[in-house]
Amino acid sequence: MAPIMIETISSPAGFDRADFQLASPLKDRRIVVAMSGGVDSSVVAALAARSGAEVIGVTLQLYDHGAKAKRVGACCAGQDIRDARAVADRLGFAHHVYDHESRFRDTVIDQFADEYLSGRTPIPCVRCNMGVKFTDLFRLAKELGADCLATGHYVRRVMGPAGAELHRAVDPARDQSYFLFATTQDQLDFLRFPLGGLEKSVVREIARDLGLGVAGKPDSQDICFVPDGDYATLVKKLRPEADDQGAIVHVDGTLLGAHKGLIHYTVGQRRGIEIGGQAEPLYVVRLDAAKKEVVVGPRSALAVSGARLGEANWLAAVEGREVLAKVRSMAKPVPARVAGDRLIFAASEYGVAPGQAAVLYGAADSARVLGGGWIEETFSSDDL
RNA sequence: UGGGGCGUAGCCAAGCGGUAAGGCAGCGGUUUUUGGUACCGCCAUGCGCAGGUUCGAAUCCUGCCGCCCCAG
Repeated sequence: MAPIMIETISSPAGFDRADFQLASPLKDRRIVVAMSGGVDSSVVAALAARSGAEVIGVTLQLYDHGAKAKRVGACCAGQDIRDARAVADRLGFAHHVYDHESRFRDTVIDQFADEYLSGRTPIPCVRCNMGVKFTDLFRLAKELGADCLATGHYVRRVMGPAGAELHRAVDPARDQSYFLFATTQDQLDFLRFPLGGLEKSVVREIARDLGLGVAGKPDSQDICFVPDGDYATLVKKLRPEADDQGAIVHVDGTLLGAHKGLIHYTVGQRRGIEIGGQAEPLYVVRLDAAKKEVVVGPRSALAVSGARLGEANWLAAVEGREVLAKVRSMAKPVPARVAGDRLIFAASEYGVAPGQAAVLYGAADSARVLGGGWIEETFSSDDL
């Protein structure tokens, strides 16, 4: 199929709102686009091509499920790579594929398994963004002489008085800032997120208008490297000991039953404990990896007043400041303040799981991402 | 084998003559680029078993079985 002339296509509203924030003239600029093979990054590539800049599409092959890769909603393997290539061919720009399977396995999958082994609840997507995408791909883009690296993340890069700031996407249902808290200032300076100002529906509309084959592709969801959503089986394969059975103990000390392996539980979880006859639901309050115990209790036992953060990344000064903190991807940000490596919630927070991220937003400007850290441990008001 | 109590879904449990509440667990769905949460829906033609009384019984009566408690 011959490359199409994007300029001749009537523009959906989104075209004009996308901006690569590059110095003119754009024809002298080179944009590397991270292409997963999905709708979003394909549209980013189309927007980049339309900007007049030179575009190079890059796809990293992260894993290979072989025949099983037919699963919809995945990315970065098999059919997805072919989809990305097709978009590049249709729009007429170069496209490179790099094999990063071993890097992905080391920095994302193995780490994912180790976290479960230690009783934590990992977020592989953040590790992937931090390592494979914003370190490896970042370096590749620079080696290719790019002026910026553009991705399909739904988040905004806003120029503030002190430089580039990270902000939430305008489409609240699509915002991915939680997964990007670890983006460093250095990375942010070079990155571009042209979809952050668009609604998802507009992005699909653009893809349709351009006749991109991926226009109707389902959104990705679940963990990309877990083909059927059964992450426990994968962890079991990598770390057999993570599947060891153990005791389910009530916070009051009562032995309630046996569990089927720590990997099946996470703090705040209600379903799957399989203990009935209670007056009120039981939740997982704590995982004790050393004893291989799952500690459960009523919802009130989940209340925590703060968390210690590790590997923090700050894009703004936060010490002592009032902030809004999000401790789960789908949670509503709640008032909190930072004291050293501690995050103190204004009101008790429930279901805060070590291994998850605490992402901080401005109290005044709640769209701005201040940074965040990994939740290492939580504490109740008694510990303060 | 004297007395008393109890047997309702996997668990807890209401009902005490008018045609099986509720909770927990489980299952399904919705939401979701992590795991969870939350929300919605489903879940006993049958109340230990067998008879009887009644228009009608989980509810009353009789017998049997099984638990528990106190007396042994």
